Amino acid sequence: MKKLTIIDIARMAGVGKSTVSRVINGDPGVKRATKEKVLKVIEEVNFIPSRSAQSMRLKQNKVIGIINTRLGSRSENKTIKGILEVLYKNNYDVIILESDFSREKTVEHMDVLREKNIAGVIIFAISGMDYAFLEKMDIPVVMVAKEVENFTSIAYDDYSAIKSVMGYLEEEGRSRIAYIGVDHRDITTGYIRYSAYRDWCKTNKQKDISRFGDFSYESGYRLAKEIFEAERDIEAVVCATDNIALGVRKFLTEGAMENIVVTGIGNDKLLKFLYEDHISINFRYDEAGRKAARSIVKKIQGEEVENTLIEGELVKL
Amino acid sequence: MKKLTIIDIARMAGVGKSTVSRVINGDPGVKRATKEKVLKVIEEVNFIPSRSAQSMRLKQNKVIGIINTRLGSRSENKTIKGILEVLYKNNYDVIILESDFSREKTVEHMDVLREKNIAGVIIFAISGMDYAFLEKMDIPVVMVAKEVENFTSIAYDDYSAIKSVMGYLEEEGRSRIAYIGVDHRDITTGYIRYSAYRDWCKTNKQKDISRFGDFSYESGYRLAKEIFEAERDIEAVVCATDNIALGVRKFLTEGAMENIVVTGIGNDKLLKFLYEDHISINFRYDEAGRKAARSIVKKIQGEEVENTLIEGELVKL
DNA sequence: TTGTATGCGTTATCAT
DNA sequence: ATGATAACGCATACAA
Repeated sequence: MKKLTIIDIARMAGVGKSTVSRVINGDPGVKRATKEKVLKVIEEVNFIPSRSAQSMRLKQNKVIGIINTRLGSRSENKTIKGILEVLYKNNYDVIILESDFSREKTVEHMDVLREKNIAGVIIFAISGMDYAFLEKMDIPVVMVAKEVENFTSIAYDDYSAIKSVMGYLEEEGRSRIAYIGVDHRDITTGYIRYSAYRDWCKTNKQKDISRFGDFSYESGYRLAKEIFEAERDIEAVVCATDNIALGVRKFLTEGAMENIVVTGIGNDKLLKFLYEDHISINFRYDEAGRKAARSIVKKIQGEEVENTLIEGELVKL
Repeated sequence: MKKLTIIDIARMAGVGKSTVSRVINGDPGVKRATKEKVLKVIEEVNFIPSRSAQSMRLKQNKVIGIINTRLGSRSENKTIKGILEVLYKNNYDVIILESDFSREKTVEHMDVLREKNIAGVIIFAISGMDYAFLEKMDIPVVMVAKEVENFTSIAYDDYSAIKSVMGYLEEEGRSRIAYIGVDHRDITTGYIRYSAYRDWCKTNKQKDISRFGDFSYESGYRLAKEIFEAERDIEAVVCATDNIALGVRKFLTEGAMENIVVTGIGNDKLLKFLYEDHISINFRYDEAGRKAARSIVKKIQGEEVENTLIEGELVKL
């Protein structure tokens, strides 16, 4: 079965090939009747226009680049899943690149992508990264996980998330609460999440017991150890992420320290399995991914797109 | 800076555009001197031929489809990482599709891929799946994780893996050993891994204490519970995967059942972190991915490719 | 060994 | 409202 072209369709529908092209691209200047005639043939033979011919003609590829930080991050994975779902549905291809939190790699990836004449990029924003270089390339960009000035973004309401966690702990009667997060150079996961904790401490006149490291569970473990060696009677540990919380949990389990509430962010299924009493914030990463994908598609089509702030939901069992 | 074409290169190098094309495609019929001249210009201006024009001309896309079972499987993620590394280096784009262990979805995905005129497919083989339908489509296929008749495959030596685990346990003086695996309809992870256990039991005249479920940690947990309710004095639990082992571990930890060795397969970093004494088999998934990618590239180029059997390495701390 | 001419399937421009 | 035609950038059959 040979691949059909618009010429075949044109013949079969008894029209010129430009008309077929017009129908395919939704050109309004086609008479109702002809349009339906053509559409019918297209439907019947299940015709799909050649992407490479389109790309060549339009000098634009129906491909979207995704620069995420690390393949294997469970939260990013969920987001990517959402992105793919929408993008594939809109007939876009996807190139997934790992930045590994490095600015250099990000720049490199962007060069590769630009050379490929891709239609747009979704970037999982990195801490303390200067994205100014992106403004020069006139290709649509959507940022995920962080608001970046001058860019459309899908961001999480980090402050409210930690705030609601603190509120919950307060209700539960916990007041000596420690915080384990990441370096402040990471504005959102680092600085903002911590700020909410710090503000709560100030308001409630509680001691700020905090430590900062990286995103790994090893870091969570190490910092938990530091804290529990330095402080006594801690009633809860608030973590910037579920992954960090995992490390904290391990430390607490080893020391048989029970009755200490641990909270995280991300609603990681694994944590919930290992520790049923784990408290987390569900940011609906998959939905965020779908949103990001829809945004980039709109931007490519020239529509204005508003920033999105995703509210988290407390998951307490 | 406008996009260059082979015509520009031809002008700059003082040759015809077909010569440039020949140089790009490594046509042997080009005089050494001209070839170098052209290459120099290409290098200087950093010329990259238009992929869409090539695809259109060749009626073949430099795109490879990956049908994996589930985004988010830690082991498959590592494999995909390896695949991407090699494929991107060879200038292929990639379409990642999830089969979710469903035959229907796989067939669907294959249709989508075929319509896209992709160059080849890497499939993460599924238990009990009939891949006969693939033979009709004359597009190169590489199977990962399972030997499938008539297809090039990158498979893991499952039997030897479990065998070496059993050998290790024997050395450690454990003889009452339980096994938790997956349904036998999954030939490799299910049947073969179990066979190695069963054979060991026969040889060593030990009781076969086994249960079978799915790939989830929940399943591991549930089956561990079943076993420990039914049997006494178990000294070790051999699991078909690290993920299953995770569930088993949780059960054992809850029951404060110490001094029971738990083994898995996959060398999951997370398990090693949570339980330092975890024993696992490292199949080098990333390397397997790289191998799969290299194989599909070779197949596309018309080379013969041999099946690969990946040997696991016991990781005992 | 190299250059010229043609066609791949599409969209955009220009007629009609 | 629609059809004919010219690009788009490349690979290749053919000519030189």
